[in-house]
Amino acid sequence: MDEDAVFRALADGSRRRLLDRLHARNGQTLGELCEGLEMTRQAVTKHLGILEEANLVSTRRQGREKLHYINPVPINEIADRWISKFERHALEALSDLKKSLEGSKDE
Amino acid sequence: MDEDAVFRALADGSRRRLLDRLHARNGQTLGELCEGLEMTRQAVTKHLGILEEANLVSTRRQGREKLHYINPVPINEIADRWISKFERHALEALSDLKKSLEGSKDE
DNA sequence: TAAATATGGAACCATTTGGTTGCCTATTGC
DNA sequence: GCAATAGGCAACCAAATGGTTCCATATTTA
Repeated sequence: MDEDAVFRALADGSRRRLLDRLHARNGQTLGELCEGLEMTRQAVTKHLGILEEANLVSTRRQGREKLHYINPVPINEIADRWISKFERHALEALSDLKKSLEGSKDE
Repeated sequence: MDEDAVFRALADGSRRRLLDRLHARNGQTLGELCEGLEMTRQAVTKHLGILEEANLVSTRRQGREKLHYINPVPINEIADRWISKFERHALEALSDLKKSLEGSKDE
């Protein structure tokens, strides 16, 4: 997995909203994903391309339509490998911070 | 929490590495965080500023030094509120994808 | 087959981003 | 007090980003 591609793909709110839409209903066409968005179709195409490059979305051509499917694997990998690393010591880090802030009061 | 600020802060590899460094040893000064990086101090300052705006890093001035502390709360919120939404239905979505891919073989 | 529909490609544009350099301020140690 | 150290500020720059418009291609459908 290209961690950097995934993080950068997730950095944009429009792309996260597209993932939300696919999460709500998987297998939508480009046209369906464009509905109600204040963006041209081409802008959406670009966003979907970035999501596809990051492997967050898979596609399948059906006739003249292109169906889009969310791929949760990279998100799970981010959660497992990267975020859990920080979660694991979350309380510890918080308590470190508290201690150091308390310490600063005495100075 | 400003979800967008957090995602955008995490989008850059240099910033994720800075978080890694703070995760390894909390409370480092700007100078320490610069050591061994192929970047000017000012570039690191900017990155830390972005992490601070996203509330991923807290700072504390001690004399002429500035100590940096990782704040795991926003990362946990991302994990809890956003990522878990996708994890929850991860297998389901995967099986949807499989089914649709299998379906396409017959066409 | 011709029109309508669904998508793709590429050029172009403004803004953001990640980085630099140069200089300034504040603290500390001799 | 003065030099060294730690950090801050601002201007500037190239490249990436998010968006547009215009046009082309492929598939349906009347």
